[in-house]
Amino acid sequence: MALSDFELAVLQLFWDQGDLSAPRAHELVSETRAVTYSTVKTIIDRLEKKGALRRVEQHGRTIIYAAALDREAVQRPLVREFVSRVFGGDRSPLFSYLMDQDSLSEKEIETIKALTARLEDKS
Amino acid sequence: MALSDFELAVLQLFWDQGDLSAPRAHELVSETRAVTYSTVKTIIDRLEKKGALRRVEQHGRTIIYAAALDREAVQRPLVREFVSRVFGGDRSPLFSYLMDQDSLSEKEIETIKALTARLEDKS
DNA sequence: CATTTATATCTACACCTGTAGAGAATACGC
DNA sequence: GCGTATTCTCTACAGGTGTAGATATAAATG
Repeated sequence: MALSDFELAVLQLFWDQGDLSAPRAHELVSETRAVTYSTVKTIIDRLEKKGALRRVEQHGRTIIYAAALDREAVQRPLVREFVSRVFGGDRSPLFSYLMDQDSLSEKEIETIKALTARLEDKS
Repeated sequence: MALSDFELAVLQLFWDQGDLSAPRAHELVSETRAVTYSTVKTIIDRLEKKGALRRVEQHGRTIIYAAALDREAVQRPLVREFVSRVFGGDRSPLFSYLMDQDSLSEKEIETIKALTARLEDKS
């Protein structure tokens, strides 16, 4: 089941911050986006229904949720879909866009060099 | 104005095939997807309304449309949004996914090597 | 205990998207 | 010219998404 933009954003929270209650998630979301508790809770409910979050604890009435899907398991197919959707499957132009004029961070450059080195090895 | 999946797919057609009539676009779309003429025409109309296609010719009743946006101008922001949406802006994991276990084509490997070489030059 | 407050549940709604039918208007074949 | 086929235009609709209010209910507080 596909995740919407907002659903993905909320799921990221759980990956980054660990298990959260809905009120806490709302607090965190509010740092970058002005939405009501209701809205965030709706997203959490939908994520739960889609099997991306699950209830792991309860304190009083307050439910603690946890990510039920691996970050990688979600991200990888998204990359594949994106490449196919936008580039018809050919990654070359994507590499160009990513590496071209864009200012790469040190970290990113390191990653690329390391990965490219491995590429040399294999072939 | 954002383009939907199907809208983008149809726009790609125009980039790849050049100017097209709606019936011809329908023919081409039909090669990979079973949809009626009506559906394709609706998408074309929406693309026109969004300024992504424009009418360039008319033969009898038949209108010829052309892409009104550059491929790059559409793709580049999509890459940016995607990286931000899925990876919070950090391209490193994306590089990993792209280069990791996935079988890269010769062409892709060439592109990467060329781009990496330029990377060395600059720093 | 009674009241306030926090949290959850349920319902709603406008907009976008994929999908397509109905009907109008024109062109084309005979 | 007339009928048939083609193409366009207009309208529709279900499902997903972002958004949030209303209401119920349990917990905390005095």
